[in-house]
Parts: sequence; structure tokens; C-alpha cells
Amino acid sequence: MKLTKAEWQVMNALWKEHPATAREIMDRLPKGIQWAYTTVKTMLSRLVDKNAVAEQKRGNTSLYKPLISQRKARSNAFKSLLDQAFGGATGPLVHFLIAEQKLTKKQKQEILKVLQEKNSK
Amino acid sequence: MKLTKAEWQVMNALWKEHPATAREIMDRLPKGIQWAYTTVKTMLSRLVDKNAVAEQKRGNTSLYKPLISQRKARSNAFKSLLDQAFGGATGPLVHFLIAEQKLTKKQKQEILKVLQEKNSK
DNA sequence: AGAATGCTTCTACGTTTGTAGTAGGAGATC
DNA sequence: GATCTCCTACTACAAACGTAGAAGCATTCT
Repeated sequence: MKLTKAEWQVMNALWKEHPATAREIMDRLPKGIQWAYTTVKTMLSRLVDKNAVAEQKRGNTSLYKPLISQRKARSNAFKSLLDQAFGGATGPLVHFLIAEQKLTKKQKQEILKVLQEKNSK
Repeated sequence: MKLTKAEWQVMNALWKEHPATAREIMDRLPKGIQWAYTTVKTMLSRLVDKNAVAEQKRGNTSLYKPLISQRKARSNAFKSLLDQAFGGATGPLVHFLIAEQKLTKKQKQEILKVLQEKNSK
């Protein structure tokens, strides 16, 4: 179950709150994204085909809800990245995370916090 | 500079050692991948078009070498994942990493150590 | 010299992705 | 009842991807 970039946008909007109509989803898309209503519908149809989303009619309007959890989707995406770009090993990724200046001081502290939290219990 | 899945395979083989010929790259692809020689060439041409790889002729044979570093490519891929699947925030990613048991205790401690170090200066 | 190798460039082709347009039905409004 | 509005289903279409075949030129083996 691989989501494309555009599909992620839709799923992110859907996970926020569901079930949701196509119009609601459209309105929840990030500011930068200016899709035609039918584009959103197309995406939703494709996601339904993929069994990532369920569609149910209420009157003449469809309600959508996710069939895969955000957690699961993230897990898949993460695993893909790991396999593709880091040879499947977490080690290099961790190394990378640390070495890269990708992290702001704030983010590092955030990480520290989470790690310490979990580590202590 | 976004690499596709197939392009990653080629780049991974190229980063191992370069310059390299198309045939060498082909031979270095993971066992599972059984591409025709021309497929490898096509990929390389596309990578050259993208300015991800440089091509130089020696006799009638092309030698290839990466124009983008593995580090840079990883960084881009990582950032994409972060933006797309984790809303651009490292916090949720780390949270996820930890929750999913993706990190061994050892790795966690390594992260902690390095972060604290870096943070202090 | 003729055949076999190996490399190159060009072309191809089905699928997936991004992004809509169009037509037509149903309910709300004038 | 004609019109506006909103939704749906279907169709479209260019660009990117994955995967490769074909044709032609140089080198080398017999």
C-alpha cells in the first residue's frame, strides 16, 4: 500500500476528522494546494480502488473514511525510505539524523525529551 | 532532485564505487533486480538528464559518476518523507520511531549521547 | 573476411500520477 | 416550471516511470 504525494495530502486531510465529504476534505487541504473539486474526487476514487479509503453514500453525497491508519501509512512510508535510501538498516539512518544539521536546536531538544521520557519507563 | 525507486537502485550501485561503467553498475544491483542492460542504460541517461550523474566517454564506453552525494540524496528523501507523512515536524517522526520499536535501546542511547554532546556546545 | 561480442543511441509502450473538464441528476430558489 | 447549485460518474490527457527492443559501430576471435 504505497501512497503517492498527492494521495498523502488527501489522506492527511481525511485523518484529521472522519467520515468526511469530498468538499470538507478539499477545504482542509494545506493552503498551498489549490485543487479543483473534481481532482479531490479523483484522488478519493483512486484511494477507494486501492482500499485505502471507504466510501459510503448518504443521500446523494459520499462520505469517506480511512481504511488504513495514519500509523500504518507512516510505517510503510518509513520502511520504504529505509529500504531504498538507507539499505534497510536503521543504523545509517540514525547516524544520518545525528550528523545532518537537519535538526534545529529546538528539534533536538524535542527528541531528547521524547527519548528520555520513554527511556526512563 | 527527487530520485525514483528505480533510480535509487542505480545510484546505490554507483555510490559504492565510481566512476563505473553501465555493466559494472548492472552487476552490482541487488540480487533481486534483473534488468536488461538497456534498462540500466536508460536509467543512467535519465539520471544524466537530471544532473544527478555525470557521463564521460573513455573509448566507446561511458563512465559514470555521481553528481549528487549519497548524503544529499538521503537528506532530500528524508525531508520528503518528513513533509509528506509527518507534517514536516521531526517530533512526530521520532515519536513514531520510538513507538514502533524501530530503534534498539542501544541506538536510542547513541542518539541521546550525541545529541547531548552537540547540544551542549 | 566473416562471425560473435559488447557498447551506444533511439525509439517504444503500457502504467501510474497529477490535474482536470463535461454531462447529467436532485434539491433549493425565484 | 425555469434556474441555480452541488454532487456524482465518466473521460481525458500530458508527464513521469518502469522496462526494454532494435539497429548500428568497433573490437576481437576463428
